[in-house]
Amino acid sequence: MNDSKKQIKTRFAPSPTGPFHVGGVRTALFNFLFTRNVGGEFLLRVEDTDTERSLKKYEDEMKEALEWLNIEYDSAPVRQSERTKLYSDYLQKLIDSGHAYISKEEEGERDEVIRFKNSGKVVKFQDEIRGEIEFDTTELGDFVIAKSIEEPLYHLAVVIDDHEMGITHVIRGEDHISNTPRQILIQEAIGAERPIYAHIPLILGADKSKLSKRHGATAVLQYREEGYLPEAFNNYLALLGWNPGDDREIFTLEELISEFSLSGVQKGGAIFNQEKLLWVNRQHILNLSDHDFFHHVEENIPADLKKLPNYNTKMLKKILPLIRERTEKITDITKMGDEGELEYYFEQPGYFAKGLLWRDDEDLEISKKHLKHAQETFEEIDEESWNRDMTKGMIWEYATEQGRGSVLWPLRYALSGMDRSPDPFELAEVLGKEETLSRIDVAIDRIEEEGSGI
RNA sequence: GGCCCCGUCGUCUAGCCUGGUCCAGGACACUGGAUUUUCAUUCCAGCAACACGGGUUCAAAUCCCGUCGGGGUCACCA
Repeated sequence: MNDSKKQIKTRFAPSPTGPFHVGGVRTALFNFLFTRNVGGEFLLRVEDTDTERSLKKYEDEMKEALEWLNIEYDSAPVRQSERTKLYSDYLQKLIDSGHAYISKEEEGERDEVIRFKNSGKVVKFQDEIRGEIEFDTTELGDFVIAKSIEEPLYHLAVVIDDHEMGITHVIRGEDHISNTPRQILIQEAIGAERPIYAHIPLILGADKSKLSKRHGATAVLQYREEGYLPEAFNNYLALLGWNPGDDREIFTLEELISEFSLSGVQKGGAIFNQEKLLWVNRQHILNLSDHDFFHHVEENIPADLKKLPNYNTKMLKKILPLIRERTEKITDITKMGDEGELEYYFEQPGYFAKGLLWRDDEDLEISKKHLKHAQETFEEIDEESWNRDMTKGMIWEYATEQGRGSVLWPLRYALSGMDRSPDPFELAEVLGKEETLSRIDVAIDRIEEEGSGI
């Protein structure tokens, strides 16, 4: 009788019968956050009593996903398929004590199963999230708890394991509410203590029904492939059904742990919103240290880019902020590279002269004139004071007079060779004075070679 | 259909327990505008909800009842 000192223990108990999906991790995450917050022990239990459908592949995938997300469990996973002896001992006791019996069946796969002797009472339990819930168990009848003495079924195994493992808090999806009375009945029959229950709301698809395979990209590891950061994914998932009670939305895992509480958990289901996840991901990308972001960039830029003769990490570091500004998912970095938005930092871009023409101008002679002006102006800047503010300051007045688009577009295009890119002053800064002037030169030459007429 | 859970902007939510400060706050998305041309940022503004009906009360998003709606679950799956 030392309940006050009793160690809090929770468990995440998935069944490896399919790809590990979003609903599953969210349950794992809530268990994990709750447990770390109160300083308890978080256990993993693999519910693989259904030998037909359970696959090791799915179990491994699930563990890999938890590892990716830094959801750590405290000891080696318990696998139900390895504890049949335990279950049959309990089963035998249940039969001996008259709480269960071998039942002759007329329908179904076999002619004998083991049923629980249900007294049909009203079961009441307190749910941490929903308050008191009451069920009349009469309608459940004598439900089946094992296919045979060697083959326990879900409800039996759950109750025995939670008891044996010393689980104090059962935090699981709302879809288990109606399983609870059955499990309480078994608990009472084996003399197990009743854990505290907390049924968390479901994650819903766009059609408001329980998220499942048919809703598309629900496999957790797919989000890793798509370029989401684990901390962002956890953050978004935590916000689906939980909130800190104020307006904060961006949290590290550590912050989630210290803020989490079951009292902040929502009752109603929540629709999974890909767009908000993307936004959360971007916020986390913005919060990455330069060192970490650089690491991601280096890992994700296309190999072709690294093969460029002038490729160097010094330049890569310089353009880090420009890349980060355009990154929502880590995979965007690869995409940028593939779409030629990175190459021009490392080599003179190739393009046709007509690209240098501002949309409102009629003639490339105008572009040429502005480029020459820029060239002459920039020439006067010292290497040491070459930066975006300087180049911009030197040409701004001229650009305003002549038409900013007319002056700035050809300049930017000369430096990037692309319809879209950072502004010319950013580009000039990272490219340096020498390269900038050289590219302007090339642009002027190109106009002369191709002729100014369009 | 039985049983159970839930019901605030399109979505995630604050507020509800301890009625008045809420003609309901924040965020995503969307629309419009601004900043230094293009892309991307950033900033500002706008749009938009208490499911409905009764009741209690001086006063209800908040308490009570009912209706409707949505979801979950009803396996020798978990």
